[in-house]
Amino acid sequence: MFENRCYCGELTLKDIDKEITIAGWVDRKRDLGGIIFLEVRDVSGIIQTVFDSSESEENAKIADSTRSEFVILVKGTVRKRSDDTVNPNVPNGDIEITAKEIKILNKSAVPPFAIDSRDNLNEEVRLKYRFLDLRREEMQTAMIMRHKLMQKTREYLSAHRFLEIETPVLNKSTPEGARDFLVPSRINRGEFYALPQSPQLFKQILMISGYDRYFQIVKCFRDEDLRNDRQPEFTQVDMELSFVTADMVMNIIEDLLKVAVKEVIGKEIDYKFPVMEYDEAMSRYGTDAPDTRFGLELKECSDIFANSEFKVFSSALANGGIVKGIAVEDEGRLSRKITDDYTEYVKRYGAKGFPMFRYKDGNFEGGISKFISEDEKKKIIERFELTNPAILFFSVDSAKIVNSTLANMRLKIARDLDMIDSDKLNFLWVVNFPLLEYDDEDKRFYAVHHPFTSPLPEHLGMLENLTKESGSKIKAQAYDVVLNGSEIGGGSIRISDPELQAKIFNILGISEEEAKMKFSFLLDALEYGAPPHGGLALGLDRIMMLLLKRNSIRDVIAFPKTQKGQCLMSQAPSPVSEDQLKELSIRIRTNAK
RNA sequence: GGGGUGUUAGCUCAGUUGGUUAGAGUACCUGCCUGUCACGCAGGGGGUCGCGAGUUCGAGUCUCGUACACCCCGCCA
Repeated sequence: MFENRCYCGELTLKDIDKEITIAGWVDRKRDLGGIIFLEVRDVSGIIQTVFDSSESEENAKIADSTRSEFVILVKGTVRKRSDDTVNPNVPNGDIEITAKEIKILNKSAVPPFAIDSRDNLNEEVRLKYRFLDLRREEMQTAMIMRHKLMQKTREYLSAHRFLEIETPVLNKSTPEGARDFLVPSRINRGEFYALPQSPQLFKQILMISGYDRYFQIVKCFRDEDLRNDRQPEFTQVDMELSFVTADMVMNIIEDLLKVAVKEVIGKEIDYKFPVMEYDEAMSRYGTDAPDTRFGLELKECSDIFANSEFKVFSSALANGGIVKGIAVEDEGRLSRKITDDYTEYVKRYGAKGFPMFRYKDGNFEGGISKFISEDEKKKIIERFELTNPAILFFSVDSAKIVNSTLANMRLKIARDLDMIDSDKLNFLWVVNFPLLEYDDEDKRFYAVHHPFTSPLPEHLGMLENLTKESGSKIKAQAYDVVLNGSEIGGGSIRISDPELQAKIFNILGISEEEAKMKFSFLLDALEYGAPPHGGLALGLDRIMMLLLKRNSIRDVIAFPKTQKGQCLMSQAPSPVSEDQLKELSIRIRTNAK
């Protein structure tokens, strides 16, 4: 019955007069009385079938009895439509199928929403009926594109001698980094596995084992709060290579991304990814993931306002803060109401305000302009290279708050003023991240990337006699790849020298015993001839989301979770039986705090 | 842990200053219709206004709490 089935969307004028069979879902029914049109949909597309009651009363009756989403099989002949009945709005609107036979394979309940709905559906209802949502074109496109990206990635990496090797999902918990998802062990009472946050240690082990190029398209798990680009389980293209420099890794990944983008959306990336130092990214954009599709760069102004009569600036500067600003040629579009709203808006980033004034023909007006001296004025015009009328916004506070405020406001203003070309794909590398970050509360250093990241060779000497200040200046052989202001991947050259690794643990306040307990197998392995190695992991979901211009990674994942980590379709997570808990020696604490 | 927005028919939404029987489009059901293509026409059914308190003569509308969804801060080496 199904042997000679054709795909609806693949029939063309070339198939005219062929006897064919199609099977799929009733997408739409147009019942004109004596003639009935059924649009039949399968994974490839939609085609119109025709049931003429004067040819077969019986078939017309069956066609009439179908409803939306019924599963049917139609045998018939492909026919060219007459000129006056061609539908130019659909790809195969020049042909149709005259039905000789129709069979209802299955009925459908009335769907809660139309599969071809033009309305923006509430995400809650989409997730509950994900099996129907996935029938929609938007989701189908995403799934097909995602498949292509994975296929192309496998093909490319295999051709470049990478071996796809699986690593365990049931792992050892390591307290550093994100919160682990834990899995209780029945056989080992009271003990737990952790789901991997990434296969980091295992891929390094594989390098030491001599598999000099590894990759894996793999699920990773992090028990942290969700965002539009963060799911508790997500997919990485994980890679590791031996005998490489950072440049070599970056070149391979860059090439892979170009091939993948070409394959998925047919776009040619005809430029070499710019490489930007971390320090430069922070200075010019206030973030380690700059969106370079538009200007509005941040300008350092601390020197200009050091002795300002505007006490908000000068006193903050005296207390170790900084002042940075951005200039927006808004053509008067940023109204008083909007700039007032911004003043409120910046509070979420910890800023106390968003001081501003306007520039026009050599003069400053409004806002804090009356506090600006002639000398400061001159320097500002020079610094921002002001010629056209513009509005200048400033942020004054700790470097962290200033950068975060301006980085976010830069984006918001660009969006509000529609300054971003959404067709652009701006890739770039951000390199030489700090190795360490000092935590004032815990009074210790943390690894910015992870504890196995190698410092820049020329910074190795700085590991001696560390202070809070000198430690923060050490740079790592770490690199992130950024697309349109989103981090889509990151990696580093790892430490392959056990002595250096021991030194880093020491700096991180991880004792020898602690290190042995947490990472003993890696430390052991490092003693047995570890090759120089490094790698990178790409966030597959985020790449898909950006390439397909979707608002959330949920739209490129078949079965995603809500912000509370629930699956509205399967109702996970859910309570388990007392018996199951007992077997695992687990008791649920009530009133746990 | 915190801030914000939303929740009204299956779906997408409107609902004025608190006031009679809560509306629209669409979907659904019935009938008519032989070239439609978001077919059309006629008729019909469909509501725990998220849930729980409170204020009031009277609450979809005001107040408080709560649940869920989404966005953001914290968090995410």
